[in-house]
Amino acid sequence: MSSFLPTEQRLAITCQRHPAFPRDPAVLVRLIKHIYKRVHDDANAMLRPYGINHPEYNLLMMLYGTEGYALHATELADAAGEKSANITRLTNELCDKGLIAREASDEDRRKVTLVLTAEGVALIESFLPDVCALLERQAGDMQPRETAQLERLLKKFLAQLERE
Amino acid sequence: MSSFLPTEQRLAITCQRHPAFPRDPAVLVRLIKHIYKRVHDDANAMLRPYGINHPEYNLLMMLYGTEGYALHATELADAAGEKSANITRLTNELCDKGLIAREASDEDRRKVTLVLTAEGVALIESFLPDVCALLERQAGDMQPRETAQLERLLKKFLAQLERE
DNA sequence: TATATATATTACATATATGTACTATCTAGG
DNA sequence: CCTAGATAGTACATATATGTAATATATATA
Repeated sequence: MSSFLPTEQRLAITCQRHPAFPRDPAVLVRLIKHIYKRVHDDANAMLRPYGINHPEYNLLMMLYGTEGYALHATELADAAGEKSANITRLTNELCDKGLIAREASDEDRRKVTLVLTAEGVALIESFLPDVCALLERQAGDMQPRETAQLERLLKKFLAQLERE
Repeated sequence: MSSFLPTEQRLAITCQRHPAFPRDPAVLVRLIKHIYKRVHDDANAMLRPYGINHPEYNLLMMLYGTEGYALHATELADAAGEKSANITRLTNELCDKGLIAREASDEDRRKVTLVLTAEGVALIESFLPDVCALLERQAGDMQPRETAQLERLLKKFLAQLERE
């Protein structure tokens, strides 16, 4: 049985008490929250043996997914969905671990270029099999059609949120 | 244009570099993360004038959605999707603000009952119109059929995650 | 050139979240 | 009863995230 049932029941009572309460959007927001927490926790547990956490993993993978393994700090913040103040702290840690390096930018001397080191690439390639296994386990027996539909609907929902 | 495009492009490059990388589950997980951050930030901004933040709001609403406005700490943690260590801190703050009260439980003296005060209920009913407006804005022009389908697919996804 | 405005990054204070260990209480089996 | 093991809640240390302000550089315009 899903952990979500109690939450859903409480939203139903809320609707009784306050009939204007829009049940469906509220359920979606709650589901997103539950799913996010679970995904986040699972990823952290899987990554711990490799000495990094979920946000650090996200940064590494955004660099790994870029030609040249390099991004400016602001680009990295946008790509990973982190606030820029967070990027400084996280990239400091990754530098200390020797996984990325900071380089001054020639084109615009305000900018800092963050680039994966050889050790960074090697670490990523060492944990990728575990990451793939986790992602496949998380998708479980969702059918490709369902996955595609879920992706489409989530994109539409995100577009709504950003429309404001 | 969506903020998600750069992320999606980087996942595509990752798939080129590591063909076993399961693109679709990865996209879903990223979308969830982006949506969650946005929802969380919007809710915090809306709630600030009322002197509470998103997690505190969640706790208050779980109590509001329960007969008798009361739950034990563990029930509240499950309903709100918070770790139990967090519940102590958050409920301390809500007690300090006079919005909830702690009561010893007769049935099991290990348990603590958390119950909304009259001020707590009054605060909830004062911000509910703003909450409803925000939720409706977030759902935007999603059709009821799409919303229902998204709910169904998210529930299936959550069930997968919890199946392990 | 000089000045105003915008952008990129960071430092630091503060806010928020989690893990671990501890206390008190309960339950079950001898 | 009594003890062993389970459960509820919390305190405290630590980890993680954010807001604000400060610094340096770039760009536009008079």
